[in-house]
Amino acid sequence: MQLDDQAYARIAKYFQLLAEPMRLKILNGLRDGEKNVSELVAISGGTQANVSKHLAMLSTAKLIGRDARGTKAYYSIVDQQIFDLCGLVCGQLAIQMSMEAAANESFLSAMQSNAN
Amino acid sequence: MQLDDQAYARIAKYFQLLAEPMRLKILNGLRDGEKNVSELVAISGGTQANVSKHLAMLSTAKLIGRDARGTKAYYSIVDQQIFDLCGLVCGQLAIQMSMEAAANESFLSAMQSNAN
DNA sequence: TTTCTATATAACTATATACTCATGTAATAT
DNA sequence: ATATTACATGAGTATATAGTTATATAGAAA
Repeated sequence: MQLDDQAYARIAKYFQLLAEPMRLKILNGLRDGEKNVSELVAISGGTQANVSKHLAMLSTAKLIGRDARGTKAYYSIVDQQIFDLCGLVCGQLAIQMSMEAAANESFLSAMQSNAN
Repeated sequence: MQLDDQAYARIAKYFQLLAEPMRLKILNGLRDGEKNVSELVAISGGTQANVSKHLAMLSTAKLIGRDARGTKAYYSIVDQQIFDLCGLVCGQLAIQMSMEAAANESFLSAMQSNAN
């Protein structure tokens, strides 16, 4: 596969969006359906300002959709395939960890029991 | 899937490794087998110092393996599944772009003709 | 209108990191 | 031994970005 610099930049930017624990937490919070900002603040444990910023980033990049209803803003996953990405990474990390230390077996088994 | 903060951090760090155009270029350069640093410098168009640093990062994270032979160091992909990740993202971006502008069709068709 | 609730955003700080330049190190060749 | 080739790495700079604090905006309720 031959890609030009712009394509690499774009792919990198996409991965960058997934390279933040808080954003992953937010995306995971949206796994079972749309939620408003307050709910996501509660789930993530972040501040309202920070969660709003991350939501704006994800929304601008079209990873999530925004639907303002009344005084609330509901966000939702646009494409469920995004969880396939996370799943692949989790699988990779689980393999790494299983090769590293037996002490981390709890994580591995948690991964496996939660496989899609 | 319930994940603790450490798990989110680890997943985020993994994505972070893929969130750099030069590293993606290097990984893509390793797609068809191991290459030494000089070859990767030529392929990527980066400086030797910079490429070496990125290789060190990827190697430390066990995304690539290192094999020193004589005065050269050969790097190779550890798990080909990493290209599945990139493939998913490419697919996502292709969808986005196809919905955006017809002017970008060249990228889309390049993606499709290069599908695994 | 005034107030309250929900969300967005600007200004700022702190930190991370990509890159360059210069240098170190190690294997090989002369 | 000296030189050369291949690679790694430290120092320094510039930039990006995550987070906080404070404030703005907008709908709903009193």
